[in-house]
Amino acid sequence: MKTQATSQDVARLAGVSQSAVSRCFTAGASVSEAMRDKVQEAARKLGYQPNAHARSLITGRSRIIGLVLSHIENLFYPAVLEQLAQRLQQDGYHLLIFISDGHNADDLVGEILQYKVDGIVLGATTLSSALAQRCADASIPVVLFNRIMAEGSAGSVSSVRSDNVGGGREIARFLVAGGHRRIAYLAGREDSSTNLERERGFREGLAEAGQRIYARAIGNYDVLQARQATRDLFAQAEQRPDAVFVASDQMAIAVLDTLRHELGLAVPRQVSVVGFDNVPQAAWESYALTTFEQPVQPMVEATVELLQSYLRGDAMPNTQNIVIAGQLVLRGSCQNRHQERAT
Amino acid sequence: MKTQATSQDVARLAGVSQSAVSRCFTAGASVSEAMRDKVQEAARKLGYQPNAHARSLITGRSRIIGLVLSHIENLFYPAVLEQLAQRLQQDGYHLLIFISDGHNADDLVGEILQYKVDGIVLGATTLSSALAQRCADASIPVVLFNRIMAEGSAGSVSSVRSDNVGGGREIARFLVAGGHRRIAYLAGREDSSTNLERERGFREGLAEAGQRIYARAIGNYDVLQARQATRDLFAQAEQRPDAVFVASDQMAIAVLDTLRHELGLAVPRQVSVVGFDNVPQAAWESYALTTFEQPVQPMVEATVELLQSYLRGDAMPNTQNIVIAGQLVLRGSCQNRHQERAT
DNA sequence: TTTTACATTGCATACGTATGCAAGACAATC
DNA sequence: GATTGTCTTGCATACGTATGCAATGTAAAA
Repeated sequence: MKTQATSQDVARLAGVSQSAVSRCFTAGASVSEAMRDKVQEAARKLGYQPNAHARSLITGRSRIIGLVLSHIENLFYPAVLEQLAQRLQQDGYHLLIFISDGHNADDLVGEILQYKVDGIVLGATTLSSALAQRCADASIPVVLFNRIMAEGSAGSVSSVRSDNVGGGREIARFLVAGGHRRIAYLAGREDSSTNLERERGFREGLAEAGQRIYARAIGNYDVLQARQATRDLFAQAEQRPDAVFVASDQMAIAVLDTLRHELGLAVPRQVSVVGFDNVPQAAWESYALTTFEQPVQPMVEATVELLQSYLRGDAMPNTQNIVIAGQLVLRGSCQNRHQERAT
Repeated sequence: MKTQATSQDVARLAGVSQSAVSRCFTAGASVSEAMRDKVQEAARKLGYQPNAHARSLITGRSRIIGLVLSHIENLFYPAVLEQLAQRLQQDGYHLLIFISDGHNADDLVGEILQYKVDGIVLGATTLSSALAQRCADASIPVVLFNRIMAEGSAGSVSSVRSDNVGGGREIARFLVAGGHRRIAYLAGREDSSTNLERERGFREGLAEAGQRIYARAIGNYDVLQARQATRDLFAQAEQRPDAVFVASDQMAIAVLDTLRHELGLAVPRQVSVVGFDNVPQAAWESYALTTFEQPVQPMVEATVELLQSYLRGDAMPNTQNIVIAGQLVLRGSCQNRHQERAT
């Protein structure tokens, strides 16, 4: 049970000062060739690795980014986590994971602050304002991922999200152009910014064509609730919706299964279904879900850029809300009703 | 841009010593009622949170667990990550994420050691032995998750995995009992312990009934390769397999799609398909995949137990390989061929 | 040769906390 | 009242590193 080697140990073995060792492990420090060789040799022998905690105590930066997630039920997040971790790792940063279950907001904020993280990426809705204020006090940059602050909140925080409004609008136009006349909406969590924006864009798009949402139900981004909502929407056989826009792919897939296997409806022949996110599973042939893509990589890139400009201390507007353009991905879950009638 | 409050600041404001502040934030320390009140009041005013790095410098524990992952293509890992993070959080630990792409093994090990993590959970195959040795040197406990060391490796490391051999055997028995006579195997990565064990059990189970693997192809736990392997297995229409055991659900789902939508074969009527893992998607009605469950929660629990017993310094056998029992989950992707012939 | 500039190194200190030690306060016991 | 014990508190130090400062050595310029 030996303890790990320190820079002192390396210095002693190499016959130099501790400062010299430190400089050999600090980029851009002034060190001679000979010194570097001696030190690296000794460090290798002892298996020395600098202590990140001691280092962060001096430099004031931990090279740790806190990532706050709720339950990762949403299939969109695994890819985000992986790409974000990988991208930050390239720059020498690492993700420290915090799971928020909605009840532990205060404790969680405290814990995050203890680690003196260099920044926070917030993928959980719940504790936005509380966290934002305390982090502002501690001058820790926060980026909201795939969400924005509720209006009227105290602090102002930067955010990265996809073009939810535009996506909703484009989906509406697409369904209208496809000849649908009874278009339903299956909402996510009604207090979430993603749902609000997608629904707003969707309504706008319908309004352009003089249409309105024909029927509406709430799934709360939850699979079971989405299934129940589907039953409700398609309860009466007469005049049932001929298309439904579901606020997330996760729910849309549940809707597809419910329609086909429980209600015995044919998709897309009897009903068209559109989702939002373009999760990997939407491409699976059994679903072939038409959906609006949230491009993970650009969103991650923007998040990292935002964090780093804070860390560099760039002069920046207090808050920056970045919107990443997405695009409609056409697959087999929708049908053109004009053609249907024609043939 | 004010800096965060320290225990000194709190001490000054409360009119006590820094030691007293420290004791108020250390569980089990001797502090009077009055002192605690004074300090907590001052701490609250200043928004003080103890500095985890300074603390870990003294105590020698960081309360950080390193989690090493490869690309999280496997649908099994999101749930693992979430549950592990949540479980550790309950005990005041947090996960620091490291992504291994197979090429950066050495750098990665170095980085992990810099953070002086209290333990490592290894969910990536590649860097097992290198990492194991260096962590043993640094006396950091390592737990292999869902894998074991290749035989003949230098260090010996504890592991938690499901009963891959038993699962493979049970699947073989199930398929045989279902009247299948031409049973194929679609392998994962051939050098992975999961694939080796599942295949071994599978062969044993077939052998009990005097059968052998009828046809075999390799998917390397990759979706595209699994699709190609499926084409290969079912190339000739005559005497094609009447069942296939696929080494992971991820691949099995790709196989299902390929069989149904590309090769036009009916599952389960013409071919039975069995997977391994019981990922959430296996339960989706469009797939209804029969599979062998790897129970995430017990595996996570065992992992945490293992880590904590190391951290407590319990006397323990040098290495401990824990196997968690799983069970076959029957769904619609298999058919009983006896009944088929009878009817 | 003398002066100037620059590169390299060591010394000392600071980062923010935990903890052993001794001193003080106070109650309980004889 | 003297003694013992327990509880609480402050003092001082250590954890492992980065960095300003001064000292040294060396090359370039005069």
